[in-house]
Amino acid sequence: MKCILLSAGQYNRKIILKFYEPVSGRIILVNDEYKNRCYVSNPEPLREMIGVSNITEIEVFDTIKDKKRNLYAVELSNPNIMNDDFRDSYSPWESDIKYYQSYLYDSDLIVGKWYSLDNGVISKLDIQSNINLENISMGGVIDTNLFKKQMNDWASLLGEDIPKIRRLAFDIEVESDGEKLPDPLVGANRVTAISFVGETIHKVFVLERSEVERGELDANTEYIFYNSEKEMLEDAFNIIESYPVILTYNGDTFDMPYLYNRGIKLGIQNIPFKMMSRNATLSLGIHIDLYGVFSNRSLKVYAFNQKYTEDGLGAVSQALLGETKTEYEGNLNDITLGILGKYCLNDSRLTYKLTTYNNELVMNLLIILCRVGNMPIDDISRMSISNWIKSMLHYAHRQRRELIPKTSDFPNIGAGTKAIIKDKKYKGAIVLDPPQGIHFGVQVMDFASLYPSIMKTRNISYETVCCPHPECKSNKVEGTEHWTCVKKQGIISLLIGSLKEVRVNHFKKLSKTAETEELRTQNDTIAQALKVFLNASYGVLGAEIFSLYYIPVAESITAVGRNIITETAGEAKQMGMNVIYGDTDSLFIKQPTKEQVENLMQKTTEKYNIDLEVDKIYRYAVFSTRKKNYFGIKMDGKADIKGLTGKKSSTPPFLKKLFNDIMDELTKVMVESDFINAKKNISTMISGTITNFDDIPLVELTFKMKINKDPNEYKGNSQHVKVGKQLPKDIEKGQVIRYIKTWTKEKVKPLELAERREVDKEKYMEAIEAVMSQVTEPMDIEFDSLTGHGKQTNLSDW
DNA sequence: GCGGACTGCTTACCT
DNA sequence: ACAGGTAAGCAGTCCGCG
Repeated sequence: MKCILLSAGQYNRKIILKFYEPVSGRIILVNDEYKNRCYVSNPEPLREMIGVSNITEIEVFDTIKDKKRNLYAVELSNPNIMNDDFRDSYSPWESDIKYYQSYLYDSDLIVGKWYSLDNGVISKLDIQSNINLENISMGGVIDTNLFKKQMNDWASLLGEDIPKIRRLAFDIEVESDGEKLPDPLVGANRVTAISFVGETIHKVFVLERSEVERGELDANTEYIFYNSEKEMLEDAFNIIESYPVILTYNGDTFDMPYLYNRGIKLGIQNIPFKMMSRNATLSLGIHIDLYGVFSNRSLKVYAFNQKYTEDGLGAVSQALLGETKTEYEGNLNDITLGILGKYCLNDSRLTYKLTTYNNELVMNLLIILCRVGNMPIDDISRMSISNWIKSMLHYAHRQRRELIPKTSDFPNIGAGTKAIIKDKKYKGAIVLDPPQGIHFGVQVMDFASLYPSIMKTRNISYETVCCPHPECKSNKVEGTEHWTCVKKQGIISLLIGSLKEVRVNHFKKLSKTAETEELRTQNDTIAQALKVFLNASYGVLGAEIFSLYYIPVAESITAVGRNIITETAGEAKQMGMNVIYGDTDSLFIKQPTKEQVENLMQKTTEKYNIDLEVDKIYRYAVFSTRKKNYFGIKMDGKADIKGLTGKKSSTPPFLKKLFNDIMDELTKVMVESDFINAKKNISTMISGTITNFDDIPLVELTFKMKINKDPNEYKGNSQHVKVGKQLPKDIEKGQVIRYIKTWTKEKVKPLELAERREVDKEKYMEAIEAVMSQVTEPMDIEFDSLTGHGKQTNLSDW
């Protein structure tokens, strides 16, 4: 039977594997025995310890020292003894690897991969993918055979089919006593509705309550009314249990534990959940809480392109599906059953749809991430990128029969570079100073995946930077005191380098050339998933929370990056090119010839084995004197706006609108003389907004700002926190504060509490000035030369 | 007492 | 709960000012 491995877990000190069988659409469980272990250098204090079942001296390969050494493998009959105290006292290796993850690595099982399953016996299905390696540069790679094998392994694994997984979204509504959300760990109140949406199911159970009327029923909603809450939940549990994968939005913290505790309270026998410390999990199926997926920082940025700023079901659905949560008037307790059911069902529908849109992007993405990180899908959906990368590296070390290093194994070298920003650990990237003004014909050249490419070509990894070999010491990392290994292929260099190459040379290509639309989308999803790993691979190495972090590695990567961009800018200038700006991995060049561009690309490829590409061409670009602050009009007429205040999420809507109108006007500019007319129109727009300011509705004047910390952690006296304190409900981390600037003594008021007459017009005029000046000031300079008029310094002159 | 220069805190952005 | 670099607004402090 062909099955895909989706999850692994533990129960009663046994391994439980969860396979998905697509023909029946069911989960197949496989149990196995496995003993946890860790390694120590001194076994004596552990000899008599309870929970330790066996200690054996064994030879391990220490990849940091690059030699074999003897350690003691400590087998644990009780994995619970491996707590912080144990770690502090005995400094064990491999003690922070989860029981079931360790099992997966040792058994050579990969989550997301297909297996053949017969009577509980798992056997591999070898699916080999062909990848054309010819055009992939091996420059700088130490072990080319290993590198090629790794690329083929990735391509084969990631190229495997992804089945459509049968799944069910559910959502519950609960009676509430007032403002507080009922405690899911108690389950004191009645469940009033529970809805289900899957491919072939679309209905809502509603509890009849004497005090609430049915009211009008929605024609498109299938209602089933219950008089008994117990019967309603029993039926609901049967449905939930019949699905392999369950989707919720915030089910981890609410729906799942609530249903578990309510089920216990009502004396229901067959509850399909197991209670862990704070949350409930499914006994048989797999629960994916989409809140975890959509609030994951890496996915938000690289997979969903920052399309939403708040992570609730409503905001995410609005941004990705263009659909809103059903609105209702009044209190959830008072609305008719008809409206309650419709509302409840809509939430399940949106939850389900968030996994189906764009050819099942989200489900496919999750499975691909499982494959790369070799991590159960339920963990992938709940954990952050540093855990995914950690798991990927742990598995690779186990495959190579290497001891997984601890950070204390790394040479004790502090940071050798000084950060520009206070409190940062080491020096980062370079940003060039742009010249103010309008520049026609700007080509933006950039190094694709610069940092992963540096890892690949300079053999950067935690066991290769400052390696123990004397003969490597001369292979210096420019701008640092560090060196990199010339003898042994580094594991980060290998894994990230090969991922980068298969992404660019295999999956990106297939995303354009594959035969069917479905295949093209799938390959595009793979490329997106890999991007998530590549983009974070450098960052985690400099983050203390990452178990394999090592500052010299992170610092070497940025040092090489600075060197490459500086040298390339110098080279370009030498070739007669006009480099006007650059940031980290890019160079903005004004009116280069085709020949110059090609020469520069060729030179950098030869010199660094990293490709420099023309990313985009601006018809014209406008720079203020500020870094990370410009806009460009691309050849297709689309505006590319970077860092300008008019684009920021905190800027009030009326001002964003004015800003966008101005940008629209500027996209019409084809040649320099068009600016005269554009300037006139822009002046009219700005003065129009100022003149009609008093007519702008209050909501359009809203500033928005996010509470990024726990409210009691604030040191300073921030305005948005002050606004939050005026609100009736306590503010919480992640909440977005909407406020109006007023002339009252508080200076700011929540949108809900402010009145139109309290608006501080002065402040808003300042805001208009601040946003507009970023566009108008740099253009004035050119206008002066265009029209011969004097310098214009402020908005009123416009 | 008032305002400018400055620092620190905070958010949002860029790569 | 991946990095550092940059811009901007606001709160608060210091200092000069007859």
